[in-house]
Amino acid sequence: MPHDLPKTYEPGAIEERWANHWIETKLFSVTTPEAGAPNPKPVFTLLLPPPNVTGRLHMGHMLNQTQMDIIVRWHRMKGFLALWLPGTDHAGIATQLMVEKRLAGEGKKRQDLGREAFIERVWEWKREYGGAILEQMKRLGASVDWDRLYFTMDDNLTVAVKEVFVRLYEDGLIYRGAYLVNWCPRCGTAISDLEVVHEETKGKIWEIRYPVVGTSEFITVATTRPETMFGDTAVAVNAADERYTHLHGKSVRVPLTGRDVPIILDDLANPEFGTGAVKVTPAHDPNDFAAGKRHNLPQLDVMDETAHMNANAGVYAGLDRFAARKRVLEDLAEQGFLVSEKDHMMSLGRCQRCDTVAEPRISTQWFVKIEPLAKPAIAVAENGSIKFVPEQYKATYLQWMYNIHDWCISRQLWWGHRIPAWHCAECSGITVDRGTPIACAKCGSAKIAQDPDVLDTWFSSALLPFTTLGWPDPEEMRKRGADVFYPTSLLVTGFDILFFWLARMVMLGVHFMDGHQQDAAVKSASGWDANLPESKNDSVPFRHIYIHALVRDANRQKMSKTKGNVLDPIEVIAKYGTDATRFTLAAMASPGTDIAFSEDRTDGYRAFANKIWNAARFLFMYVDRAETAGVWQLSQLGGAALANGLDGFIAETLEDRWILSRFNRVAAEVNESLQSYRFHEAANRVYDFFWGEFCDWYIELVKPRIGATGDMPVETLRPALGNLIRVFEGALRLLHPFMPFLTEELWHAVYDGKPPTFEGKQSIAFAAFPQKNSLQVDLDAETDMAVLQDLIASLRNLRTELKIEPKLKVPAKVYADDVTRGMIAANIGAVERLANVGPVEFSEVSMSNAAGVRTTSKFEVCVIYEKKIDVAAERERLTKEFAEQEKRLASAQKQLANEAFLAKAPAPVVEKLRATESDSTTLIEKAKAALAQLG
RNA sequence: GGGCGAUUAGCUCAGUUGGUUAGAGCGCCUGCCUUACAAGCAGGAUGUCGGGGGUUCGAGUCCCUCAUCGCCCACCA
Repeated sequence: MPHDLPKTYEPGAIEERWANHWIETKLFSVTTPEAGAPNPKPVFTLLLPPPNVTGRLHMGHMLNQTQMDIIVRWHRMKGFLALWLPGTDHAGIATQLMVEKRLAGEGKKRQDLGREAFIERVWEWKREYGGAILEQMKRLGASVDWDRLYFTMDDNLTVAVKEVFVRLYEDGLIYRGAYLVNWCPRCGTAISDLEVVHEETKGKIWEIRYPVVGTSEFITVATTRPETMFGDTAVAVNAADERYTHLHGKSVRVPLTGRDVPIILDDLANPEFGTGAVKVTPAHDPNDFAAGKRHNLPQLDVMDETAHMNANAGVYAGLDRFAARKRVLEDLAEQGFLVSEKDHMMSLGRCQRCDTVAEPRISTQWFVKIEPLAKPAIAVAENGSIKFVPEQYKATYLQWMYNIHDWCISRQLWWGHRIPAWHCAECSGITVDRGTPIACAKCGSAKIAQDPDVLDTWFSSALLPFTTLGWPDPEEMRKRGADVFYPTSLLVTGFDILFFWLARMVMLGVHFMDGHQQDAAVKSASGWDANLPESKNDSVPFRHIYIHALVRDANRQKMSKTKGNVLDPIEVIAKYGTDATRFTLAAMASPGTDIAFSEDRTDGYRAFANKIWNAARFLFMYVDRAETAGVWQLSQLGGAALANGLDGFIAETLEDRWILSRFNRVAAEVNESLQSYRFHEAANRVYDFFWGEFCDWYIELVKPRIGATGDMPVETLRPALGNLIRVFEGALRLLHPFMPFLTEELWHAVYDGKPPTFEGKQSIAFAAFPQKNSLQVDLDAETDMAVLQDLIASLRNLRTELKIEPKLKVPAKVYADDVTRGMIAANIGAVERLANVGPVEFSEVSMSNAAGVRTTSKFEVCVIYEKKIDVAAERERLTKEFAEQEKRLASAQKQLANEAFLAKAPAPVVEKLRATESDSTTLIEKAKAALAQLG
């Protein structure tokens, strides 16, 4: 069947067609294998970090998913049972915020709707945006198992969350109490330490004097938050501070309040700072809270949950905290208490989600006691049971884990997993229950009501590696293959959620999967050798962690909505195609450094896609001709069943041996690079191979043999066309993880729509990923080919330099030793054609009739042209060459004369240097001789 | 205050365990619409690898130091 491809590659329709086809045919759905089966397939498990259902995917998601998809597809092609679990996250606070904003547009608050109706609105939102996100993922080509799609509020995940909560509570690892927590007055909820973003901010610091009771003295304190003075319950000075010794035991009167509070001695007061005296406000500052505990001070809360002053602030009640600050300062100044106002740099904590200044606030919350969970999570990192790539993140992780604090997990939100605890109206007892209790566990009263709070979103996300595999239900775990798929093989994520998510997954995974053993046969088949440190412990949620950097804009700026530099991946895809966009991200993703995403690069990779397309067009043109002539059939190709090297490739000529060798070596390099998550390296290798070697050289060299140069009839094709197709097909397989759509399309075309079937599936996604076959590596061919390329390049360079008309074929002379000459002679047709020279005479090169000369250590070559050699220019070139070689020679000789070098340097290095020495010597002699000839 | 990272061509960046002539893409210059591809082909120019010191036979690569920039963590009024 004739192939009829358009001249330029148009990705849009093709990508959409394959994306739909993959989903409709459930291509990437994974059937759970039987645990305990003999000779199982190796398994690769990957959990998709669930995108929030708050909006659209951004470039970071695309990077994340591209890298995961490359790794998953690569494993799948290597014969792994590759399970990629997709899902979305309910993202409690973020989603609630979005829906509240939408409600605000209707002039409503969530309280106007009530809890139930509000939650229904959020579900509507989720259906709308969650779906959009999944559509976007499909366009990226993510080869996930859509049959296993999860949402973090699914019933079974809710059951698991309750189970975890109850168990932790019963083990004393969850407690409830009144503590000073971070509070967002806009969101109306407690937030964890991590959800407060600290920022250096220009602020002010004020000095205020407090009268000492019973004296005429004052103590001056400094504060950045004068409005909290209504909550002052002491003033602290340092015991060692002699300025205040005479005031020990006395009290001060808090201005504007008339309240007297004690002067206490505490290290909170640093004699070096300011006046050495500090006001103590236990209900509004973490340090003061601790000091208050030490001294049994009352906690006087002066604000409500919206950060407006409450009755404790007297006449200021009802004012917003910042308005109150202004008034307080005015009044202090008026009454003579304000001593000074100065600029002050300080770090201000804001709510991660809504940017409101967070308020430390005393409230009753639920906490996870973290230390007992952290210990084993530290151990698995230290002993290598989880491996970090890049490795430096291990230190970051550990440093955080060593200093970890208890985790506030309750949120005063409506959207999220409800806390499974009930409060008794009669005895105030707490009943924590997996189900829905009808009576208080303490007193039996029926007057119980469920805790109104929901759990931090990260609490449920932290469980995903095992809850998505059916935990805690044994039957579900069997069905979903927890025994074979846990631990997951890899986690791919950005460092920004290292602590939010990754650290907590490790803690809870290790805790709840303690004692879990992966199916031994699967584990070993998957390459988790008992000797590998990362296969020590099967309770870990993942064995490898690959941390990628941020995607920034082309100017290295963080993409943000406010800056307006956010790139929508879908728009980029519409412009350049998914494959080109994916390739850009892969090629720029070197571990550890941020990616400055530049559309120029994407444009370049779009050109690459077009190059591949046109190579296919070229091949198919001759395939069609051959088929029409009846001299060759695509069906002769057979299936690409062989993973090692190129099956059926018949190496007849130097270029055959060369490309076959290069293919195998490139395959090895790509595999190695992917093995260590060096995506950019792998992508560049494939790119260079396809364009720089296959297209630029192999196709050009092979043209005469398929009748593309007019000097050979199509009937004499012989194996050349088959070889061409085989390399191309192999290259498609190498490229597939990076450019899934284009390669799928062309792969089917290579097989004329009747591709081989693997495991019942007709897709390149299940064809074998090329592996090196050492028997097909031919270093002699690579060396010879390099000489030939060098010779052709020299001639081309001469032609350009001499400004020889492009179409004019000029005579040339080549001089080389017998072996090299033989090799060149055997391939002289290629030289003549690709450099447009001829006839070529093999004889000594002389300056007398040459128009230009090039010399390497392997050959000398010149062209004969009407213009005689430009003596002055040639002398200059030779002199420069001479000097350069002298320099090289001198350096080589110096090294070689150094006995320490000879004794210590490895043999290949010394040999290489000896070769340099001899090359340079030859070149110097030749340059000398040439200069002599020039006179 | 602790910790981490960066500094390589005009721009954006590669350069795994030290190996002697430091690469790519884009941009730039020259010439080609050569029947796969002008989203292409051929040729070309461009770097005291941030400064200084050290280790080594050998340093872009390892160590120290300085400078500049960035990030993370941390309760200093």
